[in-house]
Formats: sequence, C-alpha cells, structure tokens
Amino acid sequence: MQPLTRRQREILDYLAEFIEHHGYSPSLEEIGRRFGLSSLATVHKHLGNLQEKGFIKRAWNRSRSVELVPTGAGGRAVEIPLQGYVAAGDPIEAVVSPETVAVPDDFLGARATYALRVRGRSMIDEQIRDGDLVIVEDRKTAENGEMVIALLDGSEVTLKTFHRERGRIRLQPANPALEPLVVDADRVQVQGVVIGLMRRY
Amino acid sequence: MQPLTRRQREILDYLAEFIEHHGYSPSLEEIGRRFGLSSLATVHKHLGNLQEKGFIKRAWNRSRSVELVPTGAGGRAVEIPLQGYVAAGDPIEAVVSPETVAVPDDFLGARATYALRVRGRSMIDEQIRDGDLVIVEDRKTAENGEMVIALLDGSEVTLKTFHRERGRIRLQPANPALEPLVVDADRVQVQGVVIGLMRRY
DNA sequence: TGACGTTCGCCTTTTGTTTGCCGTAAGGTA
DNA sequence: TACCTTACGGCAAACAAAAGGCGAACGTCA
Repeated sequence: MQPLTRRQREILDYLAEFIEHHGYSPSLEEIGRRFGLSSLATVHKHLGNLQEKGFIKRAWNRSRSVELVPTGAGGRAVEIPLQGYVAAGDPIEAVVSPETVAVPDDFLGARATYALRVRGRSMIDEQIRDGDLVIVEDRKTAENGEMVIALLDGSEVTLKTFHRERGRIRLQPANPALEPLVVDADRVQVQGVVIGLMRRY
Repeated sequence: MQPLTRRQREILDYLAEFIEHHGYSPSLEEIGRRFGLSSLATVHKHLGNLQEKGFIKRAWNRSRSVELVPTGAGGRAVEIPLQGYVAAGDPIEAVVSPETVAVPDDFLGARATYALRVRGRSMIDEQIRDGDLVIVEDRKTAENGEMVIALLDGSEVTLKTFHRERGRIRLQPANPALEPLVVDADRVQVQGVVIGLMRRY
C-alpha cells in the first residue's frame, strides 16, 4: 500500500475513529470542520487521494459512503444473494428461496452487489457460458463497453454490453446470431453492471 | 457491507433493539412513531434503503416481516498462491513476488490448490479469455474431458482438455486454429486440473 | 373489515461533485 | 542558477443528486 502524507494520515485516522464511534462515516462537511477547512473541495480532494492510494472505498455521490479498506491481511469472503437466473430476452427469474453465494470481498465495489446465474448461450462470445455466475453491482448508469443488466421498455431484461451513441443506446449482444439493439435512451433502464464472473467445473 | 447514514443507523439500531425485546419486528407505524415521522412512506423508504444495503430482509407485503441480516459473519475466504501465467504451448511463467488471490473456501476441493492467470486466446472456445484466473487443483491424474495443466516431455506446459484414447493421450486445445496433440501416455504428465474460473471486469 | 404494507407525487435538506484559481515544496533540467 | 513540471494543500461558488420527509390513495392478507 502506498505511503500517505501527514495530512492524509490525519484524515484517515479521523475517519477510522469516527466510524468506530458512530457506526457511520462523517460527511465532508464534518471532516472539513474537524480540520478547520472551509472548502469542501479540499476535503473531497483528500478523500480522492486516499481512495486512489487504496485506503478507503466510496460509492459515487452517496452520503456518508466512505468505507475503510481493511489494511493488511485479506482472507475474507462475503455472502451475496443469488437473485435468480438471467437469460437474454427473458425477465430475470427470481429465485424463491433466497440462496447466497460466497465471493471474495475484494470482488465487491462500494455498492450493493448480487449474483445471477446465466442461462443459455446468448453471451457465448463474451466468454460467458450457461451456468456461469455473474457478479452484478447495482447501478443505474453505465459506461460505454460495460456489460449491463438492462430493462427494456419496463418489461424485458437482457444481459448485453452497453454503448451510448448520440442520445441513443446500443445494446450489443455477444452472439453474432443476434442483432444489436439501438433504442432511445428513455426505453432503457440499467439495473446493474457486471463486475465479475465465477465458474465451477 | 454498505455504509449507513446516520438516520439509517438509528433505525437499524431501533430494529435490532425491538426485535431483541419482542421477538418480532415493529410495524411501520411503530417505527414512524418512535422517530416522530408522520408518514409511513418515509419509514418504508428507509426500510427499502436498509434492505438495499443488505442489512435487513423483508417478505413482501407481510406484517412485521423485517429480519436482520447477520452482520459481519459471512463465509471464509482462502488465500491461494498465484503461481504465474499459463499460455498454451509455453511453460508456466512463475511469478517473482509470490502473490495470492482470495477465493471463497467452498470453491476448493480437499487438495492443494493454486491459481494461474491465463495469457492469450488459446482457450477461447472453452470460454476462457486472456486475463482470466483459473483455479487449479494439484492432481496427477485426470478424467476424460477435464481441463488440465499438462507437462509435455518434461518441458512444455499447456492448458488443454484431457482425453485418454487407446493407451495414448489427446490434448485438445479449445481453439479451432490449433491442432489437437495426440501422444503416448508416458510423454504427458498431468500437473493439475482446472476446477474453477474467476474473472473481473 | 381492520390492520398493515405499498406506491405515487411532490417537497426540503443534506451531502457530494465539479470547476477554476492560488501558494508551496520537491525534483528534474537547461 | 533559473526554469519547468508535478503533487499536495487550500479556497469559493455553482451544481446535482441522495436522503429524508409529507399526505393520500391503493393493495393485501388474516
């Protein structure tokens, strides 16, 4: 892990103490007040640096979402819910009895995460096969090229790669037999972004 | 687990205390009363947020069905060594500084296990792509159809599927551009069998 | 039917993000 | 030595999005 500056160390220590104390992280304003900083931008920059150096995690634009990254030893796993099956073109099929699967905790981002089991061969060209488990981070927006769980017209759920093009959205299936789907942005709602994949033989 | 805001923490604490006390969870109205909230919609939203962050579970439209998700717990993960890179046709390239990767412990079998990072597109037809991590169980024998790390003539290490055929062994690459390799059994030594795969996006 | 949970607008407050701009210190280089 | 570049620490204001809140209508289940 990268070395910290004095200021960064101070702020990190304060974060640790605050979270220990309250059970939730301080707001930027609270941090700034503690250190006599009048501008939140300063605090923001500090947190950015701490994050870049790997000491904290943050969810974007979320209140009090600072999380300390456990230093040193790893070796933790987290149980995340297995929400059901996903097959291109069909709605997600929810699992009745909420199962969970274990994933290494460094797999996760800062937001809510769940797993879906892939059914069918629709993503075969992205090297995703029937039975694979995709790890999905619950997000409403995506970057170009990311693989998303997308809700189309409020009804149909698909697993495709996401591309924003001149105000429209292209959903690219990973199977040459299937056509890309280009639709107006307001017909597509991103439900989550695939951040990982696990397979057993 | 996701960080909470102050209000969310307060409500979660109240839930915990109430359930501890009564053996069942409070109604929305009771929660609202406790916090001086006049609208149940507010309470409902809070519970939704807590659920999204993974702290509680609820049955849909059921009275007093809030359930606390055991905090912290979670399964265990195991650190296994990342031995290096493997690319069909090349020897395993040992990593200089012994890294490790975390995998959920139920991924593992009873034997020694390690990870290799896949280099190249040689296994593309088995839906294994460049950069993937394969989890390998250290074994000297394999069943037909299993994917193995095989040592050929004591020098060359490859990742292929294993087939025993009339006293000879066929090593089948998963790329149509590559020829299968059929050799006498004594020229092939199985080093391990692939039991899992992990990928990050 | 009554007790509860759910959903829908709509609003306010809290909180994080972004964009400039400034000063200082450290390191490289002409 | 003078000069340039880069990283850190800081300020202010405009902005955008969660979080928190309200009331009312609507479902659902025992």
